[in-house]
Amino acid sequence: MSQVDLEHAVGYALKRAAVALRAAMDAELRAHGLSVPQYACLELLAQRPGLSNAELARGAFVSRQAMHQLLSGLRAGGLLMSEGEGRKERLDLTTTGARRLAGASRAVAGVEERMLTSLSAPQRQRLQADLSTCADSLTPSQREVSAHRT
Amino acid sequence: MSQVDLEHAVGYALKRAAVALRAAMDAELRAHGLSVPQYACLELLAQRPGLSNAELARGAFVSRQAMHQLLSGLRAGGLLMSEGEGRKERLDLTTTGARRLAGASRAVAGVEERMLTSLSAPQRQRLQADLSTCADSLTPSQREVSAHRT
DNA sequence: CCCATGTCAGTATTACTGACATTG
DNA sequence: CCAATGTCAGTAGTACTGACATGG
Repeated sequence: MSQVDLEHAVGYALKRAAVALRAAMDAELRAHGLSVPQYACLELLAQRPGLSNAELARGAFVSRQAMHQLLSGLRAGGLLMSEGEGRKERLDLTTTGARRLAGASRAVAGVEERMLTSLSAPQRQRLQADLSTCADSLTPSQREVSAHRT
Repeated sequence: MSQVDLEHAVGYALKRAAVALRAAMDAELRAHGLSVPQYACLELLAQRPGLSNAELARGAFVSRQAMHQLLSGLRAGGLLMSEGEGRKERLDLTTTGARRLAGASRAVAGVEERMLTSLSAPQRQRLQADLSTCADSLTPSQREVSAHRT
């Protein structure tokens, strides 16, 4: 009857993998005192310095309001500091923030490695490419955070 | 500095795809009066009749408590009916439930198709396999809902 | 003028943890 | 006896919607 066979549905496999990854990251990051969204935010900021609140929000897949209060938490925790107000606010990791991120980042890399153990380098690259393709196919108006040179 | 390059991180691509899929399904299912978790529950039940609350919970990646109240909602909505009490409760879709699921399932199939447009059949199968492998690698104690014949 | 943004509330939904009784 | 389950609360954290002011 059903149009979807869970056993072979890519969507279901995607969900399974995403949930497993999330759980694994959650466990690892807890040891570093970070939640997954917090980590995502810091990582984004470290790799693309100068991102605004709204851009971070898009990059972390949350609303800008959510990112707003997420940032508040990070600021309160001394991991992040901001210069300037409102629109021209400049966000930067503090020294402690950078250090925390470094550890967290290693942990996350470990998780990803664990996730991909059974896959060869070419397979991994292929998987990454296919996933990106899938995401793009579902988002006509592709918002590319990276397409923001400088 | 960072151990992870977002541009090439499989984890990030996975997240992107999962979020996009979720959003697309959400939009489609809304038209059918179902939330994604509700759809998942119905689909699971239709494909694997006789699943218990706890099994459905695992299959839909939520706690059994969450599934519990999800089921309440579906029952209240007349999509689901149960025979027996407590442990030996038997869950079954009502006629309306089955009809709703049929439509929803078609819609979801459409979304999955859209997601995979750029991929050939072998590529899709490969993607499904790789994702499953990833999920398994992260879950040592693999809980297979399907590995529960009757 | 308009669109995107920063920001403040308030609301809500959802799931989770804890606690028990039960059952196989 | 033990592990898994159904079930009842209560809690919590997170994100969303709405509303504005601002800025480019």
